[in-house]
Amino acid sequence: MSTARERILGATAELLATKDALAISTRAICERAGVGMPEIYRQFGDKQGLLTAVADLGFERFLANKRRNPHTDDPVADLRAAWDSHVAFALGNPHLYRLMFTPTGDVKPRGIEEARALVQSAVERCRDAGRLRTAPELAGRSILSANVGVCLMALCFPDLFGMLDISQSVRDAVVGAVTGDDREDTRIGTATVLAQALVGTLTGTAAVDAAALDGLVRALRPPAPPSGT
Amino acid sequence: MSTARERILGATAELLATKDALAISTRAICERAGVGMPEIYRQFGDKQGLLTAVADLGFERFLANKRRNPHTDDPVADLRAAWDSHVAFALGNPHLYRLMFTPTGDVKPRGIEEARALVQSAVERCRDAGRLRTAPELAGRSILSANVGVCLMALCFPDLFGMLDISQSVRDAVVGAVTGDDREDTRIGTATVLAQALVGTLTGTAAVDAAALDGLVRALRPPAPPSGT
DNA sequence: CACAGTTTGTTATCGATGATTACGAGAGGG
DNA sequence: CCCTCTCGTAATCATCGATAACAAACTGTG
Repeated sequence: MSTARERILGATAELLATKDALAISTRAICERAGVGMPEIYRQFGDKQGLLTAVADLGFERFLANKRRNPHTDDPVADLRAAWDSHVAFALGNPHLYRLMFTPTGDVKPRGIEEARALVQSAVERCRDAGRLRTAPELAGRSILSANVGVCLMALCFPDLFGMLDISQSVRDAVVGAVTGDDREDTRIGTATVLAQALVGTLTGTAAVDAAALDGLVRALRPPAPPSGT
Repeated sequence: MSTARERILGATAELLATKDALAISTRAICERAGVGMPEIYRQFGDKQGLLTAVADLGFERFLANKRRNPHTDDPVADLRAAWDSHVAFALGNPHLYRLMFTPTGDVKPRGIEEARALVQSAVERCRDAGRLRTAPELAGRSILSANVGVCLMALCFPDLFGMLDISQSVRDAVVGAVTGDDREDTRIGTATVLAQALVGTLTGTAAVDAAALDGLVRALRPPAPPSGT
């Protein structure tokens, strides 16, 4: 038989699969776990403490899942894959996810910091591959914020924000902007504008945007792609 | 003297300025509003009903605030300004914002749909100006999802995700990707890569990415910038 | 004015819930 | 054997959401 603490955590997690966190009564937890009420307060001090413990347990699963994410030779693609696995976890564990990422009270689960660090490390692998244009701290926080936003909107308003193309759209936007690795649409669009300016310059058939040209020259002055700040 | 319903709503809103929505007791509301307990249930049927009414009232303020947003001749800049005003509202009314955008229970405030429609209309003004690359429905939902995500992360984890540059980063990423209106960083970054390839071609000092060149030629085939789908 | 109907306010109460106390059984180590 | 630590039981308290019963005030009509 497992220890009382594990049974309480397990019972709470099982009830979380159906009800919301705040809709679960401590009595239901105790009955399912086969323990008495004081056991909760001996182990966790508080219902809030129990919930944060459950949230941290959820973060363990969440992070273990993310650590299994592939590390291919394309770190930007890995970033997108991590985004998708994040969304899958949220949709698969709605109440647990809300408990983890929108906690009530003032005691926050410490797993969120690890999640942030994990995303940041994935971003740093992009930087090491020369495919990052932003500071890794900012890039990681931006990606995680947008990722959580897409998930929470999908969970709270499934009929209005539940479609998966929203996730893909935001994912490609944020990951693309942070890494400079625009997907085909963006790259071709920008390239078209620039190439038209160049063609116009060479043939003399179109005016050149002087400001754009200035920016281009300025960017070209140090010939190596920007690797520092 | 105002009506009982208004006093209840006002008292709840005042208490929301300090406590969380679920931490407010109906008795405290009644005492502050100067009404008896049954009045809440006569007016709103339920505590949940009262909370959704308060959320809808918050949406009215929120939407009125957004409708006062400027309509300049640059709809993309208007989109960014609307994003910032959204963030300001969230930071100024944290508990109300969480009640509005992460409601508990199954009865959702209907203001969220109006908020989505308002963002979509702002996006459609971008499309009418020829500055949209995505379907307006998807663009509006993407922007709102990311916007809410940034706000909720800033509210739930202020020390980890409270900095304003996250909001700007995600804002420029999503708005830029949706409209194709990249800010200087993105544009210069992409232009640098392309110009380096062109310089390399002209001087013969660097290899040319054949695939990128193919895409460029394909994009240039119809000389006018894509204005339709 | 008298009367009926509606709304509003008061009091009391019920069931559920979070939290706590007191107490005891059992295990393991000195 | 005794001590301590963990776990389980039962009883209890305060609070909260919700409701019932009833009184007071207001409103419109004849």
